[in-house]
Amino acid sequence: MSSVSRNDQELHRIEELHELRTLGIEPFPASFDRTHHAQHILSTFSDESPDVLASVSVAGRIMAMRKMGKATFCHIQDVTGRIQIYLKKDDLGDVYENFRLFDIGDIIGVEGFVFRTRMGEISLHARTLTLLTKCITPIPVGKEEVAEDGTVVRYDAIADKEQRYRRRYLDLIANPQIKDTFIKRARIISSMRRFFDDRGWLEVETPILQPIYGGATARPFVTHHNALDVELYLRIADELYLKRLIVGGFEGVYEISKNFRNEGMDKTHNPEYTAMEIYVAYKDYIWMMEMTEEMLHSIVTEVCSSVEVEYQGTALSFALPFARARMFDLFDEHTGKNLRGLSREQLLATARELNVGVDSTASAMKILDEIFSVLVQPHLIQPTFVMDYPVEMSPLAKAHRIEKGLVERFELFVMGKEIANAFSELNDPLDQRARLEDQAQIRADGDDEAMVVDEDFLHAIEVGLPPTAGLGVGIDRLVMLLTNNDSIRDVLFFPQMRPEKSASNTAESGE
RNA sequence: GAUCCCGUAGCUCAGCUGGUUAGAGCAUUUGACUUUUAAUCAAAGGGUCCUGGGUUCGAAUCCCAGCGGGAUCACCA
Repeated sequence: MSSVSRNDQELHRIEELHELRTLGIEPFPASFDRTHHAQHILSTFSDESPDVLASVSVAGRIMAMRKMGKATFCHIQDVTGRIQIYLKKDDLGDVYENFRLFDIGDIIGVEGFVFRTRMGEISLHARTLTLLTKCITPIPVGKEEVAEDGTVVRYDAIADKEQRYRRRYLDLIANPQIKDTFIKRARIISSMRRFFDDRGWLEVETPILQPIYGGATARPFVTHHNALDVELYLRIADELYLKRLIVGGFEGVYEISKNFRNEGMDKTHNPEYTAMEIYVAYKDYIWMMEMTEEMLHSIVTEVCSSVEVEYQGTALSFALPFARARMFDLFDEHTGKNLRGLSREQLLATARELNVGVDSTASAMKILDEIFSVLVQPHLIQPTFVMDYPVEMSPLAKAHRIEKGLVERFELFVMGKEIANAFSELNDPLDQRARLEDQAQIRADGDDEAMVVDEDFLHAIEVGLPPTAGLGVGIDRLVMLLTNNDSIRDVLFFPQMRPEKSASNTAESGE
């Protein structure tokens, strides 16, 4: 306590806390019997039969208070919204006297009857009032005004993004509308889970701590296990473990969980992020494309109650079927050049010609990738499957059944961003070994994001992976699209932040 | 990692061409008010102007460094 510096408002609230206890009022009781949520009352009240709500109890945080001597109006906020409470000295007696010790931010329970005020607002006339939690720290609450068209205008609400991300609980109190994003996020995930469960696929859990990381090209987080005295990696993908389960005889497995990548942070990247990966035996990437569009169509319909979604001013349609295009056809269309079968040098010259900046030492794969992301990707606004990638870009995908040099892979793009990635999984063990050894060579040549050879994974493939289709979906980006947010930080409760340097000197340290 | 912008009361922000004692609204405290709603009216308290150096008679203001944040770019999903 002694290390905590408190301002006058906090000191005053602590005094009030002591005074409440002196008066025999427990500021932190164990529970409260609540019968109604705010929104429920507002939507069921009728002026014809107010008696239906003649005795209700609500609980919530005091967000606004208007004292008028012997009567007070305040608004409390629960998970569903706000409702006005009317407190009158005549009805409450001593309790009304004690109400002077209550502040904005306190959590209270109120029992009473519902009525409509002279100004027309449905309100709860209190018969009893119970303090449920005393708030010691003033909360950054803006006043709010409901305009005539029903829109809520907030004044002075918490706006500093650092505060909002670091102290999300304050953000949620002051800006309750952001709850909708997180509620929608939960609904998207449960809708996806239901889609898979309904088809008989099994939700599984595979290791996050891995002795060898794989399944993607990325730098890992490294940690140490004391008992075994070994380095372990936080997974960058769960692909290699899920495929082992298909080898073991499961015919459909999926996992929704965090991956960790030790790379930069920006609007679309957080070091830990949520991915869904699914593998289904005896299927190929064409089947997976159909499954993917059906799944997304089903989620969007369920969560957004429409196949159309507005994102940053653009109307996106998830109506079936989604557009499909082969990667090299898109190059034809958007660059006017045929890039099929070109050597690294020819690609480099073409990139220069197209004014796409690439390093002169870049690999053929990197050059293609760069041309694609600069000249093609921005055009893929409506959901579009891009199919048939060059083999070099996809060391875990099966060689194309017809076109040499390509693999059976697709990615789904929406608003120019990649949302999903899928292959017919490579199950030829000799091909797989050769591809991973290529990766090891690229790695030895200095690209520390290239894949590491996982001998046990190769062993599993040698035992026999049936024909299998696999799909990965970036959940955070999907949520961004469906909640109209343009920063990943707004769809994560607690985005990664640099640790606060001053934290050790301030309030949290002692408790 | 690079560049640009920002950091002033619990919250939102003014002040910044250097010049008395750093301001406003909300919040807080005291008083008035029994249907208010950004309640109103009267008064009061509240500041490490991010931190540390420097320039100057004098720095919230100018300069340097650091810390923290935001935006853009590069790598990645």
